[in-house]
Amino acid sequence: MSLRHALLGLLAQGPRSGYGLLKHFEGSVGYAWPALHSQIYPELARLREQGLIEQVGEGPRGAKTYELTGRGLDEVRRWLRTEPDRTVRNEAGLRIFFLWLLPDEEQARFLERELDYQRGLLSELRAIAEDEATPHTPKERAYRLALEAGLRTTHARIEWAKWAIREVRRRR
Amino acid sequence: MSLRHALLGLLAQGPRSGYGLLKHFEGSVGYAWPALHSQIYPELARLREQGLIEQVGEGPRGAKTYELTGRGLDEVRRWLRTEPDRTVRNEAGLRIFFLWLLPDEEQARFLERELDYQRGLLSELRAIAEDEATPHTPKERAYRLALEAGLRTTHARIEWAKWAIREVRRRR
DNA sequence: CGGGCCATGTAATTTGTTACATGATTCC
DNA sequence: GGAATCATGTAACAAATTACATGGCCCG
Repeated sequence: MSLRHALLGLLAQGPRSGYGLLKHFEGSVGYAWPALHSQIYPELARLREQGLIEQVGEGPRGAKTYELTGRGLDEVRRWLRTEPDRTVRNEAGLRIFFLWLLPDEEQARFLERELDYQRGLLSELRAIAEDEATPHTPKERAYRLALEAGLRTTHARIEWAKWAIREVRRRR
Repeated sequence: MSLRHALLGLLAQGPRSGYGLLKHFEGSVGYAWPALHSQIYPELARLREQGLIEQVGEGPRGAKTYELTGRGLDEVRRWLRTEPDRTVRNEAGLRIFFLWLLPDEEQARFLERELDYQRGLLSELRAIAEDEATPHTPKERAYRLALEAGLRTTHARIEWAKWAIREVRRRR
């Protein structure tokens, strides 16, 4: 049910097309909850049937602009007050448990790829942080909180990877 | 394909029953990749059909003990050398983007629940860390690396939550 | 006028969750 | 004897990915 609420939450900022929402999944919210167009479009159709969003216009190329309804806004708020699902899935993290099945040199290379990836991610996040000025509205502040969460956990993973590489190279 | 390889990876440590594997998903590897018995048992049956594992015995209450085959070990190693899927899904993280839809006081309470949760998780991880002595074998070292990753990212999330609460309470 | 991106959809498949279902052993 | 936990499975449903499919607009 997260995709559904993510769409409603994004529409709470103002009317948008399905494609516009898709772009938000590639940028901001996609870091926490990725989604593809093949999942977004059918979900929007369902939300519309259920009266949580409404089509308020049509742009070029058949673009449909959706707007949140009152019931839609109530529904996001209700969701925000429920207990989050804390499930985490991290494939790279899973692989660490089995690293011992590879020779030391390959373990170190695995960890270096991890380090590279996280450094790249940190650059991306920093670029976003530079774009966004100091928050003035509640919405901007919330986005700043989300961004800061990404910056800090990515930083922690970078420091971990550096430590892990030393740990693996130490005894060879 | 991650569940499949997680099962193979766990069986690389030695023979185990489906139930024994399930317990590993509730503890250690489950922090990175959770799985329930309803997914594990059918997957074990498939791995057996494909000759990646073999049933080597039967314990009390119809418990089936499985062992990794040579082909099974090759398959985990092959998988470990492929690029990990970096997809992350974090429902609590997603909600941060939409926090502005709640009044400040509720935002702060949301963040405090997040802080409590992460503190609880840190305690669990620390308890595991105390149980496990300094690593001597490659397997123990890999587990230590995985645990350290959990400890560091959880710590980062705790510090983030404390900062975020101050941030939200500051301007009220 | 061609390439890239805007824009929307559906279908097939895989993966994961929830619910249903059963029975044995062990410990108190 | 009863509760907790061991132990295995299937079925129904929901969510997510991959693949199939189509066409419009804009810029150079």
